[in-house]
Amino acid sequence: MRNSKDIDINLSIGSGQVFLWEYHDNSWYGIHGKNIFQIKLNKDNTQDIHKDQKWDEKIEYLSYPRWEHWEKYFFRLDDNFDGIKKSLSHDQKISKLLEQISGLRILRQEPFQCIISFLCASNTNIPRIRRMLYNLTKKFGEKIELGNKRFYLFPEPKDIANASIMELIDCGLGYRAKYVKTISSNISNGEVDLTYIQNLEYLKARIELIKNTGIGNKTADCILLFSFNKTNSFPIDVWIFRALEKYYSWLIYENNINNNKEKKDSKKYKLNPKKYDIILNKLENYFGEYAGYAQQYLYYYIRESAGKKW
DNA sequence: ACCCAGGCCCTTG
DNA sequence: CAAGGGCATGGG
Repeated sequence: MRNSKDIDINLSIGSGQVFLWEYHDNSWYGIHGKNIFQIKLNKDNTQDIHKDQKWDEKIEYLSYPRWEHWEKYFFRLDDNFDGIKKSLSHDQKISKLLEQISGLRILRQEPFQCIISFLCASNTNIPRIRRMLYNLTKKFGEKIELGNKRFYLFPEPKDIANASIMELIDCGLGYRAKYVKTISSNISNGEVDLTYIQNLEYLKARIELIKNTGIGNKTADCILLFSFNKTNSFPIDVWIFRALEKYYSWLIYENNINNNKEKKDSKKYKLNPKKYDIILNKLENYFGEYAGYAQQYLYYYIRESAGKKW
C-alpha cells in the first residue's frame, strides 16, 4: 500500500484538471459536486510537501459533509503508482518526468461537475474556465457558510437544466451555454445515464459521451480520464499536440497522418476528428493502460516550459 | 488591432 | 473524407 506522502498537492491541484479550488489560510478548499473538501496544511513549507518526511502528520483532510478519507478517492490512492511508473518506463521522456515531478497525480472528479467543466473548457483558457464554473456555482449552487467562509456547491443537473440560456450566458459561457443546458436536461431526465456510461469500457463510453452535442474527442477523453476512471484515455489538446510534435514526431507524423505543419499558427495544433482518433490509437498502443498519466505529465511539462503560471 | 485559449459544429467541395 | 469559417469571451 503506498504512502500518500509522495503526492504533491499544489502540483496536482494546479495542473489544469480541477477549476474550483482555492488556497487561503494554509488550506486548500475545493468544490467536488455537493462536497466541500479542505486540505489543511499545518505547516509553512507548503510548496514542497512531497519532500517533507512527516507529510502525513502535518496535514488534515476535512470535508463537508463528512466523508471519511475522501482523499483516498480523490487522489486515486488505490492506483498502484509504482506499477504505473513501471508500465510507462519504456518511454525516456515520461520516465524522466516521473522522477522530476513524481508528486503529480490524476485526480478523480465528480462526474457531472467534470462534464460541465470540460464542456466549458473548449477554445478558452484556464482562468476563464475557472470564472465560468465559479459563476455557475454562485448562481445555481447551494450556498454553504463554514466558519467565516462562504462556499457554493456545484449545481445539480436539474438546476442547470431549469436555467435559461441567457442566465448561462451571463455566467460567461458564451456559445457553450446551449451545450451545457442540453446535457444537463438529458442527465436530469434520465436520457443520459452517467452511471451506465461510467461502467462501459473506454471506447464504448467514449462513443456514448460524444453523442452529446458539444462533447467531441478531446472533451470526452478528459471526462473519461478525470472522472470515469479510464486511465488509458489520452486527451489531446493544443498543448499536448505541441508536445507530441516536439517529442513524438516519429509517432504522429508516420504515414503522413498530419499535414498541419504549413498552416498558420492558429490552426496548426488543431486536429480533425479522424486524425485525432488515428493518433490516439497509436498513443494507446504505445503508452498502454496508464497513458493518461503520461498525458498529464506531458501536459504539465510542456506548459511549464512555455512559462505558463496557471 | 491581432492572436490565442485543455474545441466543436456546420456547411461545402 | 478534408477544409474552412464561426462561435463568445478575455488576456497578452
